[in-house]
Amino acid sequence: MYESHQYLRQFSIKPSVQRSAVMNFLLKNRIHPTIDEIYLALSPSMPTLSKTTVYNTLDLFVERGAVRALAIDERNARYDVDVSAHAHFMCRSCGTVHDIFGLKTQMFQIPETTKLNIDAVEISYFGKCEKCSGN
Amino acid sequence: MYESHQYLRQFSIKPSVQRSAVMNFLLKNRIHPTIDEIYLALSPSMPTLSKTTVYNTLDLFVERGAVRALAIDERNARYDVDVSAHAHFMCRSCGTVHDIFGLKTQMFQIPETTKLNIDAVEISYFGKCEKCSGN
DNA sequence: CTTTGTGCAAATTCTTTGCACCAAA
DNA sequence: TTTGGTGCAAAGAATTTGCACAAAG
Repeated sequence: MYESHQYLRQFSIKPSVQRSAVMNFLLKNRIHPTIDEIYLALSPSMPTLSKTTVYNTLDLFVERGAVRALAIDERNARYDVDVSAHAHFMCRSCGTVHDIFGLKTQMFQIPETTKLNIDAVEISYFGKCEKCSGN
Repeated sequence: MYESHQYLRQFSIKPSVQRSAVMNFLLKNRIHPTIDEIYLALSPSMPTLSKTTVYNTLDLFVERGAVRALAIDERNARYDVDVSAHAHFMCRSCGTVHDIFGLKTQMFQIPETTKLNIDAVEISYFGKCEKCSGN
């Protein structure tokens, strides 16, 4: 938990009990969780935690560049503490999101366009994960 | 309008007045519209059209492979009649979605993973479009 | 004190569902 | 007729907003 506290400072985020708990969860559970998953995971040990705080916290983390909001899941926003260049895969059946590392770095380069001011790239794959491939 | 009618048959979609109108709109307006944009564009000339029908119609189009649902916009589903391999850009300021053609075909290849059964790739860029770059 | 963060409840927005009516074969 | 399509109204899910209270400096 202390690590999360320190980790937040790197991004000029004032650590509160709630913020540290959320960051700690993200660092320890690299599952690209939704707001609800974070809330459900933390609320047993923090009964007064509100979902609004989870929303506020993640908005702040994204704004400060501490986490990345993923556009892969139409239903809910998902968040990734790993802000390095990598891709994602979402299973159409169970909805889990996996990391895809090891793609060529060129794939994350920004294409030359005169008209657009691109600041981020997202590469997403869809299909069935190993567990769900039988279905 | 007659073209849209014929176009739908290619995908084994029975053309109705509503379906042809939606497909016609998609073919003539390559703006990756949301359900609401389609509904608002068509309802003046089809006053009895319901948004449910627009939802049903696009679900069917996606199911039959006639259009692609984009995950680029967290807020609303957006649809693209161009199902060929190309990327998209979304402006963070005005929300418009642009096509990005001309990327290397390798970028749309499916990475080799033993565990995942990938059937689709989506490459998305984010930033500010030309109009909004001043803001 | 004063500022910033938290949390409840209500409001909004997007999408889905249930069901009755309409249309085409 | 019978099947499939449409459209209304209500329900549901995710997110945002307004505001009062709590916490930290």
